[in-house]
Amino acid sequence: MPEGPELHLASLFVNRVCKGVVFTGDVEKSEVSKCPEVPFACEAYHISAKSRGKEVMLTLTPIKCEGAAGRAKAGLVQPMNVVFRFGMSGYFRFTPAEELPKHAHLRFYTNEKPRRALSFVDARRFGSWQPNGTWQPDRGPCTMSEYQSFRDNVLSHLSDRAFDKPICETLLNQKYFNGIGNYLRAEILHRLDIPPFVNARSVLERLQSKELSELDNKSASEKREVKSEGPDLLSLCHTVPLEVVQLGKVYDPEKADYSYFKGWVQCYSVDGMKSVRDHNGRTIWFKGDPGPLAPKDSKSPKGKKRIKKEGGDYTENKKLPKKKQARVTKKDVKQEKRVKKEKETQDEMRPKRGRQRKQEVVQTQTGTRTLRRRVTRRSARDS
DNA sequence: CGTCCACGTCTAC
DNA sequence: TAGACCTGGACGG
Repeated sequence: MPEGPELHLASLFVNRVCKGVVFTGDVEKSEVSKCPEVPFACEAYHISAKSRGKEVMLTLTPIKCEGAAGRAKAGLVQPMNVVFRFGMSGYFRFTPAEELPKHAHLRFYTNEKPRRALSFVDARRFGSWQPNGTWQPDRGPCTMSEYQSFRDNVLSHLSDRAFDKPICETLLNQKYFNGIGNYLRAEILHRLDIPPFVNARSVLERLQSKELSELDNKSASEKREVKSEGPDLLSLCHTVPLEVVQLGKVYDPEKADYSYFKGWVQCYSVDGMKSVRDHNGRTIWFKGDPGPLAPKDSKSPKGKKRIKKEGGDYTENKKLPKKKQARVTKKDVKQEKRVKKEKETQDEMRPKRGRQRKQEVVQTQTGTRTLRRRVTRRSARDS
């Protein structure tokens, strides 16, 4: 579900299904949710929504009924904004109240005869909401709906250390790229053939000079020339998410049909593309050269082996004492297993991690595509 | 059955 | 810069 386009589609969905619908009573929170109660109770109210980057704001608006009594009642209740972040699995659904979806953690009920409910559904509960909420202050302008200020915000802060990193990691920084997530960063970089692990500033500085030249050149023809240079990294942060919004004309979580997405995606999780973990442990998908800032260790068993061969056990010794014997954390367990797997497979050729490698072997042997989990171009053509 | 992986933040050594 | 926070689907044994 949830990168900028999904959040925006969610706001369109809410506005579509809630148009003209009257809600009533308490806003209900699931027992298990740790998010705050929403202290809004109103006999009659409307719900509308808007999105900004990776947030959705619902506005609960009391309805002014006819007559002095009704007006007075509505006047007692102020409109309330509730700001949602979707985590990894959040979305909205609108169902009969008797058929709440599993993991419906916040519910708004209609005043209809068989009641219906607008639910915020979130299986993993990484999502959150904030009653009387505002857009999170540290998040930058939306790449989709506030393109010019998004662009200005990036280009006027290139000295920020946020741009010291590989471009693929900076693209996940919501202070500058509000709405970009893991699949969008891969798709955007792929469109321009930008290696994911090149320094962000070096990529973006080129756009700044272009921007300046655009200011200097006052003639329309010269501006047109600049524009005819085609899309750049920042303009794609605008247009690529909008492509996804266009795809999702009918946002219907019932269907759970993502064939449209499979047909659209060119790089993320696509068969034949490469992937590595970035410095934050997130998988970046790309084609060709990873770029100079790619993590050298721990990703590629081959790389690790080479270091060992060339540098003796220097790097090994450097790493081992880092391990703490006292506490065994989740991460330790994971790391142990990863290392074990790397040892098992370190003589193989492919620089990918165990599971993926095995998957690919199966694929080449059988000549069939990976099922469901990974997106393939072939499946796109099939469907 | 167990392991790995997932469209994202948060906050605490 | 790790963990922590969670559930569930795919895959492997």
